[in-house]
Amino acid sequence: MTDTMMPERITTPSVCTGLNPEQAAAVQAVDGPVLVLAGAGTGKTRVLTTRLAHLIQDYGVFASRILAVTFTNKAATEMRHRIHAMVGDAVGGLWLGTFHALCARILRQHIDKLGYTENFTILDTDDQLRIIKGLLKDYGLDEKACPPRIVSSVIQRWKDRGWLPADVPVSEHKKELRGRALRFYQDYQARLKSLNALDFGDMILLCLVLFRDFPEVLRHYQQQFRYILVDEYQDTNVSQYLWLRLLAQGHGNLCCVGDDDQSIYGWRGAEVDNILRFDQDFPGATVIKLEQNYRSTQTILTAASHLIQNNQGRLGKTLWTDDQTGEKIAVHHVWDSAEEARLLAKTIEKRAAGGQTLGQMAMLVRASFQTRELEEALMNAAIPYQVIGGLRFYDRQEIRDALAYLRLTTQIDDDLALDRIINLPKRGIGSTTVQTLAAEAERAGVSIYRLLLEKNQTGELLGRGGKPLQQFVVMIEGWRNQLARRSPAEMMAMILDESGYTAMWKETKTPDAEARLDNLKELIAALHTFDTLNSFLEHVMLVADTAETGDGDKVSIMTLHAAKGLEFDMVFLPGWEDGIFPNQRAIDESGDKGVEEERRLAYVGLTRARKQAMITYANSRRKFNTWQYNPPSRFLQELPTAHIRHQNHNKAAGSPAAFGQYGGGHHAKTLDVWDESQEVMPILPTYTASRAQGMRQSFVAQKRPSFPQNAFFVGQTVSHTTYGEGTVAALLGQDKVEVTFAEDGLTRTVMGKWLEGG
DNA sequence: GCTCCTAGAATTTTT
DNA sequence: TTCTAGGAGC
Repeated sequence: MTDTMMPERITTPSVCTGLNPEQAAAVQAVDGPVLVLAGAGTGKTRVLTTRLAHLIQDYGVFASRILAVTFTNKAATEMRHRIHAMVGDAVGGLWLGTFHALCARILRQHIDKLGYTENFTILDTDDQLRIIKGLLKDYGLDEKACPPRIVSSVIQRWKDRGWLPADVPVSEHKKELRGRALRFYQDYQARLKSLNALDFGDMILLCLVLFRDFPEVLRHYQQQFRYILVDEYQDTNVSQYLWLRLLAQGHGNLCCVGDDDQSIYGWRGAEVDNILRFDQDFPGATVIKLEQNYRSTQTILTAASHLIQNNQGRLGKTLWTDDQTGEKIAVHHVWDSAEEARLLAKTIEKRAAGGQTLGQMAMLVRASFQTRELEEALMNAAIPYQVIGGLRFYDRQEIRDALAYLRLTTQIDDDLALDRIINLPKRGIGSTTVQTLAAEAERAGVSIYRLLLEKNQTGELLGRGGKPLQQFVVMIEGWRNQLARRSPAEMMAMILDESGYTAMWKETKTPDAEARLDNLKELIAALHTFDTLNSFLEHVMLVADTAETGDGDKVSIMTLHAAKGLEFDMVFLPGWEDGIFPNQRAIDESGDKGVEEERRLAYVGLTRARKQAMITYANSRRKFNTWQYNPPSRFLQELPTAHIRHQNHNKAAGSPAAFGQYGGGHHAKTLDVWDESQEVMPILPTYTASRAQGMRQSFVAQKRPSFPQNAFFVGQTVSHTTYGEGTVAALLGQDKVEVTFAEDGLTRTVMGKWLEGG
């Protein structure tokens, strides 16, 4: 039988044994548009993999005619393993990967049609910022007036919406960066093209352009992909949606799996609307809800459901379980973040003594700065732990440097890579030299390295000061000559050695030099599994995994975002304070929408727990040098009281932040009472003289900045500690104000706490 | 061209 | 507290 035959309905496919009715329905609804709303812990991955196995095994569909898209590499890898376990090598030709990886695969085939060459470079955030900084310099613009990160995020956002420069609506680009943003976008794209480089957004966007301008290419893929499967659909952005829709127009068999309640990437362009609108976008869609939860206790599910019901615009699911009621959710009110950390460590100690494994416990934080104190407490208690996420292997400085060498060697037009390593280690090629070269190269319309090659041939590099440059060219050329002869790992080892890069770190006396050298060794080891440098570089940019998944019996610490998809017996949720969680910036920048997304994060956090969840919130929290006082998180109020057990470790009587008294907004009153509570502090176990002093100082410093929205208004005359008098031009959310200063006429973004109101 | 020093700003999440 | 960019001085 071939996969072009009409599929024959098989009523009870063997793959479906052990599935509940909804899961089985989701597996068997193979034709037409299907939306599977899979709540947390409802066996989504199992359904996905079974569905794929079903198509391959029972319908005889060739794997090469199925497109399966995931949001993370981890999900893609896991899915491939599980399907392989079910159908064996038949999984071979399956198009399975992240949006970015799949688009890259398509673009490698066809990108010449768009004026790039197929060995294009993929840029990450760091590279993007370098380019933007370069543009700002060309314009003669101050980085303070036009922060590169803002420029980058605007461009990225537009790309996420599927807009080329020509597509950006006037109303949209006028408001960004004083109307300059569109020009940035145009020039940025031109620069990328001259570098033969694509950023993350381009992966999808250029694929869309390809499909739009070359219908025969689109038709090819439309015909090829008879079945399309998408995981984490709630995380897709507009351009990913458009991409899917175009491809699905071929056979119309699009199955999207997701959970609107777990959409937590709105800030990165994800559109919850995509999932909310699915049945309008794809009329006649079958919608299947998976609501039976196999993970958590009834208590946890009820609490989480109660919380999430405060969100508007949901598709609405109610999770249920056969499992027992379970322990109540413990909510602890503590004095400060240090005590919070100690409490968690103590609890973990007790639980571990009671036989619970550390690997089944996790601390889930809102922001990464919170991990530090938690780590300290665990270290003090000698509890093994691991921090998941954070700086990834391939983001490390030494690895990026090494990769830049590889990039330049394989792709000599990669000016960014050249810029990074031409003087690393020091070779006497200073920034002025590089800038002069860059300008000349631009005039000539070639890359910097090509210019150098040419100069080298004409003997121009033999003159004054040219020696270092000449040696550089000779070195690179030497490597390029070896490319065909040596394996990627050999190349890397040779380059690191001959460039003097390894030697540089060996001579470095800083304590982390050793670790960096180890990382470089690890990099060479990683290269052994690759046949070509190009495939390795693509792997690094698009496929590389954070290899640090739970090995050993350790407590995990990670952000709530990183925790999505994971589960633990016991979950600790510290820092439930308004301003921390929900995060102040999310509130300021996105208002109610932001709070809803934070609430979904809270929902994700709670539903990670199998047996028990423990939430803590603190009166005060040290952030950098100052103390912050935040009211308890509004989400605490949204938990059903019958399902929580509240405990107050803060003996200060009449504490206004006490649970249940949170009314919101009474900052001034709060501060008054805080003043009073300092009298009580000496009897608190966490008291130290220096802390009391710190608190008193920050009490003074904190008085004004805690509600700057009320403290400043546009047009107000203010004075800054360093810039002098000025006028408030705009309010940018909590503690951030844009001020035009009288002295130099410049507008700066300053922290409210440095301002004295007039 | 290089190194050291200072001042100012920053802190959310990342494929 | 920690990081960065930019400037002074060699």
